Amino acid sequence: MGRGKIEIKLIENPTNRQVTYSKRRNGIFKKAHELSVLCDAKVSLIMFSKNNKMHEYISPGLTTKKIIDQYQKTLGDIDLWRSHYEKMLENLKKLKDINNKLRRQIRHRIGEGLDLDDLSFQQLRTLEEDMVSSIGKIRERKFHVIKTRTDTCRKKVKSLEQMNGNLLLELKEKCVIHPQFLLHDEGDEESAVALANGASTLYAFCQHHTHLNLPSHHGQQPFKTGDLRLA
Amino acid sequence: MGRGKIEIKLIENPTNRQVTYSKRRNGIFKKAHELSVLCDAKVSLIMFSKNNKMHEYISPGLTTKKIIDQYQKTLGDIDLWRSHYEKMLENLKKLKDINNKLRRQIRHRIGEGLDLDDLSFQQLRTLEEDMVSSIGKIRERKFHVIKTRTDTCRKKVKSLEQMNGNLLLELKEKCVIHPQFLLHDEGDEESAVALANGASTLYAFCQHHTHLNLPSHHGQQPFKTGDLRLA
DNA sequence: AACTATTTATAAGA
DNA sequence: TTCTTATAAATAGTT
Repeated sequence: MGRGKIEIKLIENPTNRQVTYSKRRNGIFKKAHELSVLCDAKVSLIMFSKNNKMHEYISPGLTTKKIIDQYQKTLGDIDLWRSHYEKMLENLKKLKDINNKLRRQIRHRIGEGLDLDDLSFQQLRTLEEDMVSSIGKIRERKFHVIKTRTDTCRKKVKSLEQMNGNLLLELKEKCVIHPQFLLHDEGDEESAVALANGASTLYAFCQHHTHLNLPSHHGQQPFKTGDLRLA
Repeated sequence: MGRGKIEIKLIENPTNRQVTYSKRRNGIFKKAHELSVLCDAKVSLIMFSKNNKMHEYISPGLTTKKIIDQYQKTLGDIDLWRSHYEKMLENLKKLKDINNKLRRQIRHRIGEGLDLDDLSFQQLRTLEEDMVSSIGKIRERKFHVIKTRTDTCRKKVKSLEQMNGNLLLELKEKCVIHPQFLLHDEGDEESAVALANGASTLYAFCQHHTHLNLPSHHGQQPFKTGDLRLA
């Protein structure tokens, strides 16, 4: 803005440079002041000319010291926040690493070909032993569950047979009083059907109960390869 | 500069203020950068908006810390100079105090009414004794000077009388050789006049000599009230 | 330091 | 926030 346009690069002529410095310094100080007043901003403007002469502008009612203090406090806060942020990033990275290792282990245990290629014989042997021991434990648990389940069923069946017997006795007594309700020798068949239905219902109950209290596979699906791609 | 001219005072509307802050902040940062480049100046521009959001510009290749360090060093130097200056001011004040006391003392010794009103009886007695003793010394010196001066005069007179006598004898001898120059009994009178002139000349010489070597009052005038008003 | 032809910044409006 | 544009302000080159 002036008689001609100038390129923004060092003015080589020292006199021109000095003149431009003076003029633009005044301009920028004026603008700094206007900004301070118009927007109620705190402005600190410090400059050193090429020959190290200092000039400063500071918003009215402030001191450069105050601004510098606030600046350093802000920087300090930024640093604090940044270090906090960086720790978080670090944690995140560690967790991702662990995650990846776990996934690899899982793929090994699934027996995924490409991943098993990475393992030495010894590692494979160890993995195998691990797997065998794991299978043993799984089976143990499985048998335990089946045993518990069948025991419970047996108990329920017994209790229901008892109940059923009682009901039959009660029914016979009623037939003595009101003979019109007496059936011709079909009682045993009906009782068998009732037993079967009762047992079936009990089994359903047991299944439901088991699903609530034993480890469930819903939402975990531990050995499904597809889910391993997620972060 | 814009669609309309605005007064430089706080923009009350917060939205407008924020917009203006953003625009002008960019403008001032641009100008700061141009100044840095055009004039190879070191510029630090820190600002906090009304809601304490910080923004800063710093010349390329510098850090705000560097500028602040240089700023504080410069201030330190200014402080050093200022403390020096303040010591000078202190000295000046002390000297002025002494100056005033001395002037007061002088006015006392002059016997200036208003100043004597400040003195107690004892102080006045002491002052009086001082003055008496001072007068004694002054007189002593005066007599010494007069004595010296008169002694010198006497010696000079003697020497001149001698010279005069010799000249008379010489003259008489000349008259014996050239009787036409002989005067009728007026020799004693002429010799008396010569003696008088010679003595006067000698006195003038002594005065001149005294003025050069004894304490002179030119430029000091110690007891002239008028000059005491000057700093 | 003053002047002035230009360039640049920006206030208001969209 | 961003763009546009009429206008105010800054300033480069000159005196």
